Amino acid sequence: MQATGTQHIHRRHSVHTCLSIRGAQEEDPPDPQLMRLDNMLLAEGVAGPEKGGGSAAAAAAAAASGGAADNSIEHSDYRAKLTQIRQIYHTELEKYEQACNEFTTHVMNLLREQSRTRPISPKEIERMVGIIHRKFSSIQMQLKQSTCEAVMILRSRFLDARRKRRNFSKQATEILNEYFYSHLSNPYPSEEAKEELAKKCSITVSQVSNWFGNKRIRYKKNIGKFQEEANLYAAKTAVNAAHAAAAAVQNSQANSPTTPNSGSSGSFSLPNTGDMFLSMQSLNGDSYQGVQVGANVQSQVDTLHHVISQTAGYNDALAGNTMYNPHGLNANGGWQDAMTPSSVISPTEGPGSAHSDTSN
DNA sequence: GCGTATGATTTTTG
DNA sequence: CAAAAATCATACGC
Repeated sequence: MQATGTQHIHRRHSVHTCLSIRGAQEEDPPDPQLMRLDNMLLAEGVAGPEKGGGSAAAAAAAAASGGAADNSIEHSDYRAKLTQIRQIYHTELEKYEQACNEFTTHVMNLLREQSRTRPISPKEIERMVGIIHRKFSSIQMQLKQSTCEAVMILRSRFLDARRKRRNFSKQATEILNEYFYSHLSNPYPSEEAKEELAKKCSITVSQVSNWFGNKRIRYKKNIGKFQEEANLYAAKTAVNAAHAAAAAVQNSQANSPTTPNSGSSGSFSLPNTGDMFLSMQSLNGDSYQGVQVGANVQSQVDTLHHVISQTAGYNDALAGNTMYNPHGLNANGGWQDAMTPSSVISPTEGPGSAHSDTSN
């Protein structure tokens, strides 16, 4: 829009090369701060060249990407605010520069007037100009700083995904859950698998990673909450296998005190029996040292009316409630079994209020 | 409004 | 460095 004059005072460097450090010297010479501010403003598009029609550009940007619509909308909102900030910044900056120039000429005129009656050394004039410019540039610095602050706040308010987060689409969670429960024995998708999932779900790979991280930890935390979900997705992928496994469990329910075979390690969720065998082999063999949940059969019998139920191989002693099982079945973590053996959470939880960190 | 679910970030850990 | 654990901040259903 407004082609700025660009006749600013660039020369001030040569004006005061050797001035004594009196009070506040943190103005020009050592400005890592100023540099950073300038860089940031530039990077953020606040200080750089004017971009097209401001809000119109934002709208165009919103229309450009087809997939993530809401994201773009939020982004456009952000950009609108940024434009606002930039306009204020430019206006103020111009105002300051103008005032600076005016003031300088004013002082110059005064000095010239005085020079008729009194001899005024050019050094003195220079000094005055230097003072004025320093003053104004410190004001500019303040302006830049507050602008930076505003941008930061805006950024954290709009771009920080933790704030305006959206749940994934139902479809995406379906896909993720399907994968999770059909790989319960080892729910760690490879990079390729993650990419595949990300593609299918229209999310990023790191979002997939986040999802699996959250899912694993939360699943392990209390499996009870996820049982029906697990059953649901298990049934979705393989009903037949589930039946077979259920039959096996029922067979073993009568006796077999310590035979953790049955449906261990998500057998119910595998698409076919061949995979099931593979999985079991690897389970017994190497990947999964010592996760046999011996006494688990009991609980299976309890909740068998829901087909196989969990038996995923992890601890089934729900941490919160039944911490000490009469059978002494120690809850050891599933996927990485080396967890602390005495993982029974300490019962001091409610009114204990042991934490009192009122620091800052 | 409140409690829970959930995605993301930060800190801890191996 | 990746995963776990802890934590944060919002979304969502009631």
